[in-house]
Amino acid sequence: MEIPKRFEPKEAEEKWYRHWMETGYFRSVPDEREPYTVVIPPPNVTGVLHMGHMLNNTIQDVLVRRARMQGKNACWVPGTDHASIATEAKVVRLLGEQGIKKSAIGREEFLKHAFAWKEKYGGVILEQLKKLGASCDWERTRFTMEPDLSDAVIDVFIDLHKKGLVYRGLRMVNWDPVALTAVSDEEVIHKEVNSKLYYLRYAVEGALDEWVTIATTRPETILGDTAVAVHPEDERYTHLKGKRVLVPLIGRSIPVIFDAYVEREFGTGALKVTPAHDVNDYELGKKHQLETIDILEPNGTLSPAAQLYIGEDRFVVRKKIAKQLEAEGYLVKTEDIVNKVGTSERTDAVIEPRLSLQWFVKMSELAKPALEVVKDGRVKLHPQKFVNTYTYWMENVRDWCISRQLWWGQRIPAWYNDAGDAAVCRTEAEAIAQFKAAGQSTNGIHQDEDVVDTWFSSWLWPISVFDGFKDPDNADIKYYYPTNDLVTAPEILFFWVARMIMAGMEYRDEVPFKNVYLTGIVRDKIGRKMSKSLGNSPDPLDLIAKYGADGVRVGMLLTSPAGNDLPYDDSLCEQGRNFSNKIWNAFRLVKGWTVAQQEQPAGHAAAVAWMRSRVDRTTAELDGLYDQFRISEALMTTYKLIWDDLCSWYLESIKPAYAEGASQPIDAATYEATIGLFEDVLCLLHPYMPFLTEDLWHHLRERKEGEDIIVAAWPKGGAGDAKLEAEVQHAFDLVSAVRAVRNERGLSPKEPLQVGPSGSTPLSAASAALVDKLANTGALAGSFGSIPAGATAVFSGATEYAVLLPQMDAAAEAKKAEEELTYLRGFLSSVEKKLGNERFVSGAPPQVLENERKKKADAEAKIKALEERLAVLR
RNA sequence: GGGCACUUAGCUCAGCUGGUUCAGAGCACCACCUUGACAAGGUGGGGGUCGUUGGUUCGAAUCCAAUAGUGCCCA
Repeated sequence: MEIPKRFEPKEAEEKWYRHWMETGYFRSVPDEREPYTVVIPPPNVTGVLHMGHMLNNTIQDVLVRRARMQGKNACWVPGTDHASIATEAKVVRLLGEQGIKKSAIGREEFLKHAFAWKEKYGGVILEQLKKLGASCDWERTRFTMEPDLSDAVIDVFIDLHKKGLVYRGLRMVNWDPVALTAVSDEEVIHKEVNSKLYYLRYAVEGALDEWVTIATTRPETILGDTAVAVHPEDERYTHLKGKRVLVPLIGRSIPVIFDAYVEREFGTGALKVTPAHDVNDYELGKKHQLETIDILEPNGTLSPAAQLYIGEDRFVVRKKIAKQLEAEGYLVKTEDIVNKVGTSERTDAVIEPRLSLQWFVKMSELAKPALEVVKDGRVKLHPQKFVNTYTYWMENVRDWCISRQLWWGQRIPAWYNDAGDAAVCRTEAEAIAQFKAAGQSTNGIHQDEDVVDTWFSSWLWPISVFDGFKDPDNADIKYYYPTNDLVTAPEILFFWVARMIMAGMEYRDEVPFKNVYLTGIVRDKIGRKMSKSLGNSPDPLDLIAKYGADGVRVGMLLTSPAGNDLPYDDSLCEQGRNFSNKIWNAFRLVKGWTVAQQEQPAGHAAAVAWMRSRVDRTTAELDGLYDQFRISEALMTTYKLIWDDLCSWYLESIKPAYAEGASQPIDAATYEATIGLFEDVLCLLHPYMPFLTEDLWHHLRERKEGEDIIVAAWPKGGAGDAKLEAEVQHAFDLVSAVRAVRNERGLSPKEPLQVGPSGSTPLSAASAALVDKLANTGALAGSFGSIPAGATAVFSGATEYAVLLPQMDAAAEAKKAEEELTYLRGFLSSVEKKLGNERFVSGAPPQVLENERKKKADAEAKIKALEERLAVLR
């Protein structure tokens, strides 16, 4: 035999992936079969494969491969998204290294660079997925910035605008005064800094020497104040109802407003309100209809609206104004404090909250059906616990700001004239027509400089990958939509999943998928998220090289039930690799047998029937687990079926004896059955370990073209044969008991022991043969009638067996028997107590009662046997 | 500050509507075994009063309440 001792994954991976691709097994086109569709959560086009992708895509591949084996038309659509912020940042950095500035080359030139960059690096992550074994239909690869998908984005924008669901409004953004752009919340780094809290007093209008003192860390912003707010139940300030106060230095009269938002304990309990420069103040301002005075220019200097210090930087002004306030008697005191200040990830500039005009999607109407379908189960979340979070979010949904001050992305289809009117349409010509029709100016027409949020493309993904916007009745979308399952991370349940449901309901009047499987986050051993900056993330490709793709796939899934984080450790992959090796060696064993036309021994027939029953029943169990998306448990069930049932029990039961330097032949019936059983378990395993199983599938038998495991039929589950399983299990339990006797007494497995029942019930011939083989018991005696001297007693179930020992320590035996007896008597008394309880007997269901009686009878029988035994031993 | 989860063996988890799956699984651990598929292995074994305290019940890991701790979301 030239089969290597260990499975070598590398060759098999290359060989079979190529074979699958060449044969076109991943390709899907609509036909008469039931479709099974999954769209990939498009990874960032600039990204490289990380552990999160590994987990996520392994799960998808498991689902897709199983569906394919079930005879469904499985279609897994791959692709990438353009990740506007991340990609633009990368391209800007790359150009910067060449001394090129984005602003210097202009939009069109910049986009050329960006697309060139995407062409060069954009395919990396998809190539990496192939190494993992992902069975995507690669011919369907899509990209959110490709023309068709971009058209869909623009069409949807225009359509929603027509419906009144897209509007332009003011919004507080994180403004970077150095980069002159808004940045997203994720790009703001909050740093702790030492700063001062200034206590400033505002004169009450119309009163003599009456003041209200507020505390602020940003004294320059008083120039934009439009109110002072206090808590309505704060007794210190109730007398100010209806009063106004004067802003120091500029003397503007502003109202005192009362709002429970104010924290009475902070500072003085009185709060200055600057709606233009603070998010919370902005909300307060809206609520109380306050004026909004924007005192800052985009570059961070003060604007004419500030009245003072115009043109000077805000930090310079802060120092100057503090001095002036002190000089003029408005500064009560200062305090040193530590507070958090937002800074730009890219320029390190202090972020200024700033109001600006942005495009929004109105969410309330879109959210309603999207909430409904999750509540009524048309879309199921796995695990279900996320329904709560989802519901909460959808019931408190806020409008979605989709403007991004970037170039990489779909440019907002809005044109403005010199009067600031807006026209939303595809082209400038249409805009001119619209302005004319509305009697508006057509001078100075220019398109919005911003692009839409990347999520505004990805929320259309399940529809746009099938060209459902361009051609709403095409064969693909009709066949594949709604898709079946979506696998993604809970972090983007709202950003992405909820919005896809909204888009699906709005544009197809149908959910985009029926199930959402939410994975956990891959963490390191000490619970930290894996990240590049921490350097705690292994390179997935290194892992694949080290443990094999199959090993890594199994490792990723072993301890990751849906929704639970995965504390990753290399030992998981090691376990996966060990498992592939175990199967490989089981195969080596079977392959090494010689077959002879001889009668099938009774023990073999029983073992075959037992294993058949185990496979059938486990298959049914697995189907149930898959239906519930309990992927991790399904894997563990498969693992145990193979390692325990197949390898440890079944193969050991039928393994031919070794004699005179050679293995004895095995009977043809057992051999054939074994190959069949092996094939079935390989099928069950294939979704997790595609390469190993395909390889073994072809080693196991000669296959014709097209006979590949990837398209083999998923085994049919069955109820199994409970009676037979119980009988064989009884024999196996006896085997374990005899082995334990050997272990305890240090007896070699090579030394035969004589074993037999002490009572009158003999083992069946088949069971006796199995026990004999697995426990090396020599010929099983029919029955001893009782436990002979020189023997010890073991139980399988409630049946007692005698094991004849070569040497016997009667005292030790007696001690053991006594311990057992003490335990059993305690057990019996607890059962009797239960049965003696009138309320239990009348209240418990008959089955429970019956069971308790059986426990009692069994215990009594065992006690009787032990007592007799003790009498002999003494 | 508001909301939602979670707490079971050293680690990661299962345990559905209270009683035969009721205290489980995998890994780790311990002992023995260089046995002819596999030491990346085999056989056997130890280990948890199910966070705590009350309550409901004939009976609670399971239902209820309080409490402590952990995590997530929103502000």
